[in-house]
Amino acid sequence: MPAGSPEPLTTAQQELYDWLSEYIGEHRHSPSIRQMMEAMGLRSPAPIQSRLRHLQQKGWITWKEGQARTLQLLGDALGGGIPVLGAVAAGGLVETFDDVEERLELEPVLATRGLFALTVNGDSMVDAHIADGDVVLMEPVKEPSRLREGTIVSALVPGSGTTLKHFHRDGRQVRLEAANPAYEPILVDADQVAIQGKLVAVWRQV
Amino acid sequence: MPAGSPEPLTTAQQELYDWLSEYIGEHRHSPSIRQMMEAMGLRSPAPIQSRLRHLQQKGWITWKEGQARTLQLLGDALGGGIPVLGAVAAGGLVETFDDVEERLELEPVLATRGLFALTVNGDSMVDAHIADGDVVLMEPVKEPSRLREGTIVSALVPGSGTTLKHFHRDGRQVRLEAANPAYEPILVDADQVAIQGKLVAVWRQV
DNA sequence: GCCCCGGCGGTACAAATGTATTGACGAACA
DNA sequence: TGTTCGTCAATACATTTGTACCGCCGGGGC
Repeated sequence: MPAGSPEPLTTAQQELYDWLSEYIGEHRHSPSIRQMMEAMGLRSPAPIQSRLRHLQQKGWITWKEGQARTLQLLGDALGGGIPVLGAVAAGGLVETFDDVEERLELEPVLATRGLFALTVNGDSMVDAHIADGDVVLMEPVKEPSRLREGTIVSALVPGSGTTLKHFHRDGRQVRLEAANPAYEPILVDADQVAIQGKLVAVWRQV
Repeated sequence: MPAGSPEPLTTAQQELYDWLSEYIGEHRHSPSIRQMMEAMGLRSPAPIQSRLRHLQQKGWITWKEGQARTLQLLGDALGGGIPVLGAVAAGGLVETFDDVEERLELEPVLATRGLFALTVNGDSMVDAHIADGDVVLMEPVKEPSRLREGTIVSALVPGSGTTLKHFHRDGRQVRLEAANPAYEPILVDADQVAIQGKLVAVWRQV
């Protein structure tokens, strides 16, 4: 249940909220009131209206009046990103922790067309804080000529397979550098490497 | 600019798609056809219908017939996870890269109730590959007594604020250790600390 | 007992909304 | 030149859908 929602719910309200959460999570859009009605086993929209009104008053949901299927859940990852509650600091000090300062939006990244992921094996990128077992989200690169210096890319080098490296230009050649001094840079002709994608995000699930 | 979408779009179609992408990103639900109409500066719904039909045929969007505001953009990530195409390896070697081996599902994590996020400041967790600026996804902890040794938690320590540390028990005390030898462990009575959440995932967007 | 609130059923209605149809215009192309 | 295709206008229509209103019921607190 959403943090920062002190208002308790009745069982009927909770039931509806749970179902909404599940439905939206699965379909990625709000159901209509009559759909909720059926799901709750009711025969009239009035009870749903009532529950929705209460859920809204208590700060659990919101919607745009008069517009169909615009209901949104408040307070958790679904329907609005993840609330970023503050910052945990270095030595130990921190900023406040009370209100929601912003929301982490994963959607825009996840909606990238052609997005793919790679599992990282080994420690060639540890200095870039990419560890063994991490999953890197990559966006396909169509025009390697437009890549910025230092971008982390996955590249297919003949004879070496696919690697995750920093991308650099070196005249007519391409230099691929690991983020770990233990590994030597790779130098190859630009037309010998296939840049498959560039790093968009790192995901590490524990 | 999605890759893996051979079907090119006309400028009008592209315009609509871009606007849809922006609108949905901002409002988190699809607009109605008439809203699209206005946004495109048109005076009739027909052109929109036409564009939508084409966008659908070309595999860019989808919606539920007859249902309002159920349009969705088709990104690989949405609806089915992100394809994990392989593994990029340490020294440079890699495994195959052809078929989709599995799919990365973020949804289950994002659906965690009460999930919240914290921005990481500083380098106290660098040895755990959590860098300055990373966002950590935390799951609220209700029963600290069930925490496993070594779990990374955010804890509120009186006088020190909130920190991100490894959790350890030390008799009746709790030991919070940074993943950086430069920082000293914190030792406090169990009832002096409030464990706010445990680390579920790390997100770093570039 | 009385009152209030939350829940339910039933009904009604206007607005929002998806969809179909017809006709016209211009660009691309054979 | 004629055909095709994407685009736009205008209109019409059936549903979908949010919302309002009325009455009834049961539990909890006074």
